[in-house]
Amino acid sequence: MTVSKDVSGGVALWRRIADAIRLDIVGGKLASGDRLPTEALLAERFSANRHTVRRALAVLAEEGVVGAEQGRGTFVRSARRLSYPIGRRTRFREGLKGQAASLVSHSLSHRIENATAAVAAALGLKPGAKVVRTEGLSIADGRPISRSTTWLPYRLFPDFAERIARLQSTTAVFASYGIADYARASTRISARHADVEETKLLGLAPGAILLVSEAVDVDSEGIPISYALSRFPAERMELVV
Amino acid sequence: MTVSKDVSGGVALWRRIADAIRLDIVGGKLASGDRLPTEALLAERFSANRHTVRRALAVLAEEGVVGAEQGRGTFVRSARRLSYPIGRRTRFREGLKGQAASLVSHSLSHRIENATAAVAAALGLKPGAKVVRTEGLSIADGRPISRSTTWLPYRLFPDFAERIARLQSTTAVFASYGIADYARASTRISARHADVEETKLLGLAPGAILLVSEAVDVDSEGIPISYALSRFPAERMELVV
DNA sequence: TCGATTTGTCTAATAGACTAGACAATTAAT
DNA sequence: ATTAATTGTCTAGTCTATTAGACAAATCGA
Repeated sequence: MTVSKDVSGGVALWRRIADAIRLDIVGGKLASGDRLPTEALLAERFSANRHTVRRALAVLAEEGVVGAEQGRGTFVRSARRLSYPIGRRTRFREGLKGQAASLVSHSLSHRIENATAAVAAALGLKPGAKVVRTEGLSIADGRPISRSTTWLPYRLFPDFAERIARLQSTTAVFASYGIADYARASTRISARHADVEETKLLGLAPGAILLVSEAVDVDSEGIPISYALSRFPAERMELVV
Repeated sequence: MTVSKDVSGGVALWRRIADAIRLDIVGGKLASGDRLPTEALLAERFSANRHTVRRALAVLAEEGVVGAEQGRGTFVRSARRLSYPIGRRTRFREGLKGQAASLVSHSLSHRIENATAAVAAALGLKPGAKVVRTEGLSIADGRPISRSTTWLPYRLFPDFAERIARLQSTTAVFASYGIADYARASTRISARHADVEETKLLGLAPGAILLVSEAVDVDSEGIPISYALSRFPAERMELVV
């Protein structure tokens, strides 16, 4: 819970204060129901004006992370970050089971396209080969937790799009194609700011941080069956290897 | 290379533009030596003023990512993000071998302290147990790539600090204690903005994004030997599982 | 050499970020 | 009922971010 003023680096002070407080909450230093330090104390701690702190708190209040009560103080409302386990056997829905009461996956759109160099390399295809591309959004307990783009070889899964829209689960669709088991071949993890579309779809404040995972799944014979580019809001999710 | 203006979310437009361009570079869309679009084109693409784009480019120039040449254009100078492989057998120096010509690790400070609840839980100790805490900084080819804090059971490694300062490598120090082999038990990965100290030590623009990894290593019998909290600049490193 | 293209520098105006101070409204303890 | 502590609201001033326009300086090809 420390932040400096001096050189802003293009990130507003109220934003950095909000991030710092949110970090203390999702990181477990402040539990649900806890009272935050008073605005005056926070202002002192961050070497900022009380109004600046109030702006940070207003943002967190809008996110539902804290709630202010006049005369009493400001309290932590929600907390907890979801953990997505990644390993050789990685299954999105299974991995989050028990952490959220509801988990809904939406299929936003899909199309057949020619593989770019990156997609072809990931799937072991020739550049330009036909691939199915689907855009998805997953929501846990009403809060969006991932925005994903998945590419699959068209030759193997010509009507993947229709099936994913019906079955909701990637694992179930693979099973419907006769793929009983599959494994994670590689996962690359990076981080960046959310862009406009992601900001909207994931319900984030502009400039929010995303964890980005690029994953290749292979069938039991080691043949690549999907390449997924998933974006997780860093404030709601963490990845566990 | 798209960014919106409207609601800033507390992140300045020049900063978002710089991030977007840097992403295209470290992500491989722009190769070393490539010429960037002209300032006028970039301004149009980002719906921003040319001066705002210039500010973004100035930041990237200071980072050494691009270089402007009057009358000619602006060119990509460096590119490439380092990949740190994470698995059951994770070794920092080995993992980066071949990706950087030089890799120097500094031991910043160390002290004996009592384990907090989180540290104790990670190391399987009782809260308050004595632990060795060391602060480190790793630099590849002159660019800082990680800032780490490591906790180890004092009982097992009473003079770890002296040895790490001498041997530079964690693996070597463990070997000096008779631990021939060790394995990664778990890695938690999250992301957040850098704080002031990190910004300074890692030579980042304030507000830069960090990949944060919390790792527990265990010896061949499964006993936890170290808990490391490492922060990697997302613009210079990616984690590969 | 000339003209087009591109980066570099300067001035100026507007909107947002941050600070500062004062006071109202609500709560809880005495 | 009084008082202290805390959040809510208002005004105002300073500094930064962003836009806008104009022109200089360097490069490159015709």
